[in-house]
Amino acid sequence: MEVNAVVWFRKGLRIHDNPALDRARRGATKVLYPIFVLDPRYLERDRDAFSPGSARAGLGRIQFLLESLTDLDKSLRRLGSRLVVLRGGDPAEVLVRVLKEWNVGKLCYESDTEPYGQARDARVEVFASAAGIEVFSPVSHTLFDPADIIRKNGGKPPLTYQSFVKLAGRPLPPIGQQFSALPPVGDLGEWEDVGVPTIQELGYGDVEFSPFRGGESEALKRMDEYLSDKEKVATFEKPKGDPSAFLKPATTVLSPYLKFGCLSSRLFYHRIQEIYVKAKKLTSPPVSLLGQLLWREFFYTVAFGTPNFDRMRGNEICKQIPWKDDDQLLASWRDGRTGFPWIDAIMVQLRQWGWMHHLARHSVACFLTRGDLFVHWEKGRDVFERLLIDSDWAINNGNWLWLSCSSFFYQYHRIYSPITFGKKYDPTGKFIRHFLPVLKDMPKEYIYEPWTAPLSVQKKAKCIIGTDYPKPVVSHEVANKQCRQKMGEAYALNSGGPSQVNDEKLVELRRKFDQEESTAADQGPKLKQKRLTT
DNA sequence: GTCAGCGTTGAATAG
DNA sequence: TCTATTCAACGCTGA
Repeated sequence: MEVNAVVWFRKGLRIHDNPALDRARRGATKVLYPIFVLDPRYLERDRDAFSPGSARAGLGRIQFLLESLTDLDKSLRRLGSRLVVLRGGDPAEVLVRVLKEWNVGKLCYESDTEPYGQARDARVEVFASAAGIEVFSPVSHTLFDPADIIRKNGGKPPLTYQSFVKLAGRPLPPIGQQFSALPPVGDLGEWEDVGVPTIQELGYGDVEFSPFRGGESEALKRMDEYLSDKEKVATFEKPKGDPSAFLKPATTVLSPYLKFGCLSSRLFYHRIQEIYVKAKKLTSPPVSLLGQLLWREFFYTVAFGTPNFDRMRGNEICKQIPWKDDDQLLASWRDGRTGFPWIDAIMVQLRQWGWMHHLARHSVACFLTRGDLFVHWEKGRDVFERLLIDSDWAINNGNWLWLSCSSFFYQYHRIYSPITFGKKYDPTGKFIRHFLPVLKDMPKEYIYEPWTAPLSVQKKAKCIIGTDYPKPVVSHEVANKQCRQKMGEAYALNSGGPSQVNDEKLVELRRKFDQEESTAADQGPKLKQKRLTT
């Protein structure tokens, strides 16, 4: 018996290595509806947000998504099909309605391990199985099935990278089937194919600048280009990359394509592997290029197996720390006006590009949390989640847990200096001058600490500190010492495990910190002033 | 229970 | 300019 099939795209915006699409087209498929449902949660304009975009996503990532959808539609058209774009509210509800109205017998979609996706898909699956619809929901966003790894580890996710790598083994190869045509798209009935909207149709203004174009075609091109230098691929060492390189980034910048599934992680893995077998010299995980893909898997696995992974409270693997609730400090960080050019330039790059080098992310995340400002990692996470075009729930939360020394990494005495860390890669401050043009004429001697420049120098550079560019919001020298002290006390509070730390204890320690801060502020101005004028 | 060894990516200093 | 060593030091793992 021939059936009507639906392939539901969410992530996995690609034709290659797409098991859901492959299953949907095969067998007795009469008509095939490739659909994408515009999710109002993701796309509807939010005027109150701190940057243009929706409640969840900044404009850059929305634009990247639309470009990816347009590219997918083009590819489907080459195969005699097209992408049917639907709107009509909640995606799970839309799905249930079209399954009924189109008399669908087979539903295929890529498995999604994020909590939002799990809840959404569960609702669709409940309906589908009650209605006798065949559901195929393969794991193809990641190399491994997180549930599988957790089973192998005795029901708990591995909490160290090394133990994860031991459990993981080798991933399956990408599916190799080629096809030149897809079954026709069926009658839509009452539904309208609204097509891939433009950014203006969604109610937004133009995107001023986007250095990375979305879509599978662009992803494959970018991957091929990067992989053409085989020696560079084989000897890739992540910690040696230059976070200040922006004309030609030090890494692949394939993360946004992996995030949306424009690029299959399995294809990328196996293309790297092909280079490895012929290479003379080779780096290994965790620092190798393949090792980077395994980091992605590691965070997907822990995120899937940890309740409340994206929160401090109720998160079993997260140190309970009384972070400071200071919206002004947060805003200065978010808007790139902390007065530390290295930090601010990175935050401007985030705003403009939606992407920064991994170590640049480390620098600003450390600065916001345990390094200098002691602001809650969840606040920084929210800013990254919104502005990054590669923003990925598991990886973003995992890295904020890591950088804030809340989980995975605990050496809180190792703090990135907002002054010397960038300087060691970019002593003349090219990166700062590019993203903070107000400082473009500041002599290199002062570019990382412009508040130390004599007034005559500031005048000559046409940049008066405190007027044209802010004074530093804290003294790093003082702040990083205070942060270490606080982290020590917070860790002591956690000695019995995070679950033993109740609200009361947390509030009590926060009060103590507040008191110490106000005492320091009374004595502080002298110290601060001295520093600001030396 | 104890303790050495270890952990993708620190800073400052010495050579 | 680049590399190696020192400093101070965390929690987790496994013998």
